[in-house]
Amino acid sequence: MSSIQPVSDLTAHIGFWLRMVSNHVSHAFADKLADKRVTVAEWSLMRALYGKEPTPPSRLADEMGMTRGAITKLADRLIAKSLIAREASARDGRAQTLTLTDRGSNLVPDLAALADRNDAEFFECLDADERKALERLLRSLARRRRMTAFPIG
Amino acid sequence: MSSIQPVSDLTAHIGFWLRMVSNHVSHAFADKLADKRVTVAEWSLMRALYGKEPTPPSRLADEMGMTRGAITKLADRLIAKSLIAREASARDGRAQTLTLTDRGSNLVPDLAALADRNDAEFFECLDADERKALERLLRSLARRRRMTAFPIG
DNA sequence: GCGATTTAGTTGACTAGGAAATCATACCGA
DNA sequence: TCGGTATGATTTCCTAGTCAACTAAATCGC
Repeated sequence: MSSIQPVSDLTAHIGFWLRMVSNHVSHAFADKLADKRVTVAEWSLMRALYGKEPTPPSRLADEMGMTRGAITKLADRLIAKSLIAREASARDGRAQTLTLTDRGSNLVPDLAALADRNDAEFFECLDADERKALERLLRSLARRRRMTAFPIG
Repeated sequence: MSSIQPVSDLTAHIGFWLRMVSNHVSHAFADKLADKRVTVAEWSLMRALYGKEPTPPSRLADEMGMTRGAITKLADRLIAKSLIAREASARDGRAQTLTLTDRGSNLVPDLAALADRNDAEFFECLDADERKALERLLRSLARRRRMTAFPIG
């Protein structure tokens, strides 16, 4: 009853390699951020706030592809670290806005430098043409499949 | 004290696009698997067991890039669904082995077909040459950076 | 201008994984 | 052969998300 039929090799799928490489890049970045006591999600939220007007959590949720509940908790953690602040909106009694504190704002360029370095280091084993080709293919996929939300999950 | 310096755009990083696309592929696959009441991690473990001798959890942990604790719990869930079975090793009193049940074994080809379909559908917006190029670049990265563990996390 | 509905945000229950402590068994060395 | 150490697996505690229920405020329709 359980005859073993040949099934396709996992490594035959582009998605397999995509996930493999993506996980490694993210992990390498997470390690770098850990030195600064920041997670990837925290960095992502801070980056989204950098140089912007006070922003409602709902907007961040959309941009980051997370639920509002997740943003609430993520914001709580960043507030506990004094990296962002939450304020009630003047116009809408339901609404809140989030902004970077001075401390948070000062940290963003450092973290951005880590992000730059991580990307450069990880992909340096490809030559410039290969990197261009890879980026072009990925951007093309993202556009053709109409991907919008930022990739956190 | 918090002057806004220009920091590089997130979308300038290849890693950004990689994560974006990878998350979308995985999500699409998770949706397909959900119809069969199986998660991606569960599929991955079942696939690793398919057509193999009874396998110790430690080996699966290495292959799948997860901790042993995670495999224990994942296995518990699959056992609860009667898709795999756990047996004590005869030779080593500490060791366990996992195998697919008949039910699990019969399900694998169906799930493999979903995996094939997911990959085909997702990347069909690229032409054959582009797909080849993308796969080549990803494999090349994985090899040059010596990635071994299967990509689950 | 007031009740019904919608919207913004938070909270609680749950899921899934990692890290470290723990337990049992195996192995190694004097 | 027995004490110390190493190893396989599980368990516990913690983190970080989702989903759904909930609260409060705004808006819409009559």
